[in-house]
Amino acid sequence: MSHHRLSSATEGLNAAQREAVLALDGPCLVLAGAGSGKTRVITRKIVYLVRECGFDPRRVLAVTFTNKAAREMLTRAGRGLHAGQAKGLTIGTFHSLGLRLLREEAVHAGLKPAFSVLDAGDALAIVQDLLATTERQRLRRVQQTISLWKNALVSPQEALAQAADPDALEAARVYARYAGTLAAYQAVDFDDLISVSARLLEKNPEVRARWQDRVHYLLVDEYQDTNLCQYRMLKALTGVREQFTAVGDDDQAIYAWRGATVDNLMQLTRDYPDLKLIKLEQNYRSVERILAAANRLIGHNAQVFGKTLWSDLGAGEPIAVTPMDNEQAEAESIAVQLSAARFDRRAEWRDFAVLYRGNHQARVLEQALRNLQIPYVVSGGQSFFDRTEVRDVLSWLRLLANPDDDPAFIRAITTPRRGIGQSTLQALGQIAAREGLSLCRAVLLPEAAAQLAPRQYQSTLGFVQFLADLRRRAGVPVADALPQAALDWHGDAAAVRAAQTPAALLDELLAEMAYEAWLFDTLDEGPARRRWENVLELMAWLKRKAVEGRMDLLALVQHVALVSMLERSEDDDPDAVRLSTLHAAKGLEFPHVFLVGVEEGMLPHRGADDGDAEDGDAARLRIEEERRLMYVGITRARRSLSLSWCRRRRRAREEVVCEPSRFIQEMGLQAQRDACRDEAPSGISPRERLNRLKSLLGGSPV
DNA sequence: CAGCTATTCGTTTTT
DNA sequence: CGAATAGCTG
Repeated sequence: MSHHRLSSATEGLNAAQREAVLALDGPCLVLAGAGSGKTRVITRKIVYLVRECGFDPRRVLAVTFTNKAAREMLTRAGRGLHAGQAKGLTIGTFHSLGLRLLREEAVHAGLKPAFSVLDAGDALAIVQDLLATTERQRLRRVQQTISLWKNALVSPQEALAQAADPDALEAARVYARYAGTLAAYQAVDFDDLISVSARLLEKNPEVRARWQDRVHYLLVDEYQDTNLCQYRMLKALTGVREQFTAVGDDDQAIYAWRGATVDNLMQLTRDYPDLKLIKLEQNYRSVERILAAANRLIGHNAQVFGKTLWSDLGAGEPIAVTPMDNEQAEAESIAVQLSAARFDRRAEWRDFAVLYRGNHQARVLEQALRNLQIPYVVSGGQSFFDRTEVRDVLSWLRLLANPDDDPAFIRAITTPRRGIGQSTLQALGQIAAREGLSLCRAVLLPEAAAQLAPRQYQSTLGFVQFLADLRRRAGVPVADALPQAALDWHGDAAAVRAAQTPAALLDELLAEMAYEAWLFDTLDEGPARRRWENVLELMAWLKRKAVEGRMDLLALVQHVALVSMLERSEDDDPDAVRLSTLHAAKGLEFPHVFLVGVEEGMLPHRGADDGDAEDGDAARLRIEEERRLMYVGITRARRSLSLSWCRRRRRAREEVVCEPSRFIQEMGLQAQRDACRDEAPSGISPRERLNRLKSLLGGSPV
């Protein structure tokens, strides 16, 4: 399989795949079962459009849900194109597309171009503030409600109008004030990236025309996971041209909780009567036993578009279903099985994945794998850019780009501590509120000098001036910068040297932060070092980006706001076992998969089947989503699949007795309650067992 | 104001 | 059991 160049974009495709690639005259929906080659169809279609149909690569847009998917798509499409063509392609996530649109059209959305993007933590803090509570349940509910409203394109006014119960009314009120707060900060949150873009495209013909001209062909991946405003955005982008291909699988819809609706699949058939519907049913991934189990499982869901997956990869070995005593034993057993299987199957670590429902389940597994010195990578945890230390540094950068970003201001001025605390910020907040200004601007008012304690005032002013100075030297346009008064402090000696290199400015910023010293001061040696490493990694990444993109500091900072949450730090694919949530595993495949915690209450997650006293319909839908999640999990496996469940598990404080998941039965498998096949002889620890195994094979003990 | 200790809580799933 | 938070003390 070397770099043999495709003679045609449809080379080696099956009939359905080829049909999907060639379908060009009008909208096209590809229902692609798990492992049926949907990425292949999309990438080949991109190649086909550019190479054989003469599309300008810059006018071909492909949208995915994750950056990983976007990267892979770009790589694979790139293989069939010249470097120059591939470079022109626009392939990205919904969120990055929305951000890009908003940056360019900011003024039409009532935003300044340097608006900030709030991270989830900042957004939560605002809601917390507005609600004046720390009750997590209520906070989460309200935030979730607001998010769903945004994703359904419901405005605060509409939400207020249709609020039926007191809870909804409260949420709607918070929603309205929340929106106001964001506007004052010149900031948007995650959901806004898409919802504001969608509204803008629908409302503003000029903007719409501009972007429709940039999208002559649109491809959408994981279409079953789109929500209303994503759909509307796509619809606005394709316009009357109606040239698009949507690829999806209703059986893999697992984001209903985020506002996604499989109904979008049906909606497509209603909105586009000419829609060409193509089913991909041959699976190229899994052996027949695994596929049979998957088919049987998903057969318990109400089917929208019936599909029957088949493969010709042979029967394969039986699916193992193993009861365990508790999650500890489960993790240890899996670690041992991994070591054994690596020898037995002459496989690499990267051939294995351990999948689970919730992030917290990774902990025990990590420990067990570390004990046996098995290399692993965890995916689906919190991203690099969500780490405290990274957010700390980024808050300074955000503030550099947007002085009105109050959350960034608060974080930056209090981290590291510089003598500013609650009371100072409160006083400053009052001035800011009275004058209708951001905190940063309020500092420069005479009232601030009068009302703040001298010490605090000096410290605050110094901070603001440092940033103003840096901003000026970074070449930020005056219109966006602070009033001239802020600049007089440093005189103009440094001003002459226009736009210093971003790298130098970044170093200066980090030095001024004195972050390293603060880390080692505040924390123990170990954690401090880890965090500092991350900061250095971030800086290296920033500098690399600056050079690659030939950006000045402001451009860089704005770019960071874009990528920060969307682009993940690059793992260079080490040979390691993959630990992943089921959600994060979608789109991936592994020769050998372990699926752990297959219990009632875990895999159909508890709360999925009853909730409160609501009618059974909502509950049924939630169970169906859990079933699809299970389906996604087992269809990741190519050759072997091993399920395990715990008889008891410690939940919160106490240990609870667990039942095997109903899904095991539904797949036509047996969930033996008693110890079964291949258990370790009693009295022998997993480690001891591994050592015996290794000595048998001539390895060294651990 | 800042850091420490004691006390709560308790998590789906992600951009 | 572990982490995040509130309250207390220097």
